[in-house]
Amino acid sequence: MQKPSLPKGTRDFGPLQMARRNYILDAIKDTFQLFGYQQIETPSMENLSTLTGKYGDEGDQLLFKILNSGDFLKGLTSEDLSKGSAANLTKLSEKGLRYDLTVPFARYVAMNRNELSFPFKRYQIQPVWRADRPQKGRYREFYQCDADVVGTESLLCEAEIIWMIRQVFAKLGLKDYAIKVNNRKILTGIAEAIGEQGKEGPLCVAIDKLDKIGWEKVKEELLQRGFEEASMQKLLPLVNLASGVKERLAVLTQFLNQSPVGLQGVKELEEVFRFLEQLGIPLDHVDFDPMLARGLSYYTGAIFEVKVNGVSIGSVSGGGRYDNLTGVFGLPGVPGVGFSFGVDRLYDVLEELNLFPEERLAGTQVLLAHFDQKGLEYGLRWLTALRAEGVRAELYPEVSKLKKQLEYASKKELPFVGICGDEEIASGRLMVKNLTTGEQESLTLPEAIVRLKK
RNA sequence: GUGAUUGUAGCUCAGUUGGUUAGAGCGCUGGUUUGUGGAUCCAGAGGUCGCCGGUUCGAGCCCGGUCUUUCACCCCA
Repeated sequence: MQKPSLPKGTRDFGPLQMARRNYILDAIKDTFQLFGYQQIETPSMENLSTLTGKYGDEGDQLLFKILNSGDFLKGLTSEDLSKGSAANLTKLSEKGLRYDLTVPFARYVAMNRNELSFPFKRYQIQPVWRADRPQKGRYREFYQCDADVVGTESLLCEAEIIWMIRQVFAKLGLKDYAIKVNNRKILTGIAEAIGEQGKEGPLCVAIDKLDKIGWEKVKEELLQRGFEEASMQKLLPLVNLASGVKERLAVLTQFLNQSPVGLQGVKELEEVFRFLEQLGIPLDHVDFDPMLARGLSYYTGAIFEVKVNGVSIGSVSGGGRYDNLTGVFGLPGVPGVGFSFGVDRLYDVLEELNLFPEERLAGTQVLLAHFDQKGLEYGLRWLTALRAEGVRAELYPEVSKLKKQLEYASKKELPFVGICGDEEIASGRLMVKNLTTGEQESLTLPEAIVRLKK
């Protein structure tokens, strides 16, 4: 016998977990559909050439590669082998598991350019895989729920993303959260304004830790990364930033007055907020953070990140605008903006905050119990009749003690048991027992249907 | 990838400086009850102490390796 086990960083989902996951997924799906997004799916595996080089060196390391079928060592000489696995990767593996949903989507758009009508709004809910080291809120297999709209530069899309996030969080009962918003152009502008052009990457990595380690430590880190003392002094107005979206935009307009790019970023953000105002969407929960940076490699406009306050989980949603999604696949000039919910993290958050609804699993409504073969056969007739009326019913499938059948129903938290004994057979009725109250009464079929239908 | 950490029954965990036959609670199975679950009581089943190797007269305990768990960093959902 072998001991059963699961690969590192993967999980099973039991009935309760699935019910809860579906509760989250339904909230997300309903919202995506309400906003006109259409669902697509792509294969779990992609050609490795589609995936590599899209996520940086670190990302390539985290790709799960699939060994070629058949004799995967065929054609390799011992000389090849001595060069190590990296040198032979292209010969050993030509497929990999998808790392996110954005790159497969880009591939899909490029391949279906002639069939799609732009702007194209799609959503996609599928697992992705990363050969990361698992820890809290981090798994090697997890679901992403992406919504993207490609083929338009309209900032209405950005406004709608904020709207959708608000909608989903409201559905899930989450009240204390922050939608952090920024614009990549503002980051570029800030680097310009302090005289460190092109260094927004390291700048943000360091500044991002401001809350955690404080300004002094951040300065140390910036120094290590080759920033000038004078540049850092210029950052001060941004370190102790006023609160409030409008106030911050004013500060940035001033701060970036020499940087056309930066000002453009501010202007774009202002337009997003103007759209929201016109839509009647309040700006609470929305937080303009000029130092927010994400996936710098491909975002070019708006950047989003959502955090739930008071929980030990990282961001539960994020996204941004990119100018050129499909360029690497030979289709230039397709801009887009998208974002993603992390279901697994939302699950952990809702669990930590105890926000899952108490309601029972949508399981069986009534178990038909019996004492002997005769009762079981009488139960078959009831099973047909009840199911025909849409009552979720099951019949205990073998003859056994009533105690055992009641325990089974009790353990599954079924609300009712219908007892099929000699008395019921004689009267043509069903003894319906309420497992919560313990009360029971003998009912006819129409009476039972009224009682059990839910 | 770097540095820690964890692993004993289905689950949660005890297990003394290395010393006979590895324990508890919960759960499970059966009984107490041949038409009534959750409670009580009784009985029972269930373990290659993650795995491989080493030290020792003797290893759950010590050493090495490996896998796994959790955490921090990096990065990220």
